[in-house]
Amino acid sequence: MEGKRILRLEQRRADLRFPLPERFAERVANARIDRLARQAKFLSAHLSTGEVLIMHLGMTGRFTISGQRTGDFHHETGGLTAHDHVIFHMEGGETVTYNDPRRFGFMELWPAANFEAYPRLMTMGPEPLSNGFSAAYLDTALSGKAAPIKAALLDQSVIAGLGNIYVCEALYRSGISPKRLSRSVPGMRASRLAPAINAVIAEAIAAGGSSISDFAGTDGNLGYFQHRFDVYDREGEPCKRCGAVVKRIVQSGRSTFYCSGCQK
DNA sequence: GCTTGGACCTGATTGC
DNA sequence: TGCAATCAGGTCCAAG
Repeated sequence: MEGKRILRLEQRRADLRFPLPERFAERVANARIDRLARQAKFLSAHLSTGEVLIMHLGMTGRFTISGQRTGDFHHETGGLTAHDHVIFHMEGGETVTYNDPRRFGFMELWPAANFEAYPRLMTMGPEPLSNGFSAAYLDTALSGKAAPIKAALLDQSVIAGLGNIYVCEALYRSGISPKRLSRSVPGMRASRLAPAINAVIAEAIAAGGSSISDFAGTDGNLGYFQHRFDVYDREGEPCKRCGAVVKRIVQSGRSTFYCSGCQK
């Protein structure tokens, strides 16, 4: 999409999680996408019109590219399905279709001149693979926090871009109990946790993501990282490290999988 | 100010 | 087989 114009936007419903932008199709028609970027779980398309199209996939959103060309990022599709909500008809003949059964995703238009003030990104913590993230950063961010470390790592203002799966996996790798209070993590534990977070994210990206039911890449292919989970969705199975049984608990309304034998 | 739990919505799975 | 209950990868907001 980068460098190309959106010839036409096809909007098939008024809202996703939030209402789609007013006069959405009109505002993006013929706009060139000057830059396509990602911050945390947010995608941003900087348009030649002076606006930024900000997009989030929620839990079940996906983009699929199809069209005239063939290659790694293209595949042929049949007709539109019930959950194809927004279709970008691009210069060059390709279409980029946003599909989202649960509609937890969203799209917003925001002035580029004021992009830094976009509220949903203003409070974001550092990216796991950025220079701003380190064990020393975790020491500062977690000290004094009363919430369980599992909840703190899901908090995007502490660290950006970690979801439920990768928090469970990173805590397992670093041998830290998800129930441990955040303020007891700084020090030795944080020095194990920071590299574990880096490794899980880097490996998941290399594996093409995690496909449990909905996720697929833009070529329609599934991710492979789900085959490498150590604890996530392995309730009742033996821990790969110590043999104890993997448990499932609910924290802040989300499933947590962990090994009670070797996560302390 | 921090933390938790409910809400948003649909589809797949599980249990009766 | 059919129905109801439960659960799911994220984020926001009200209430405690």
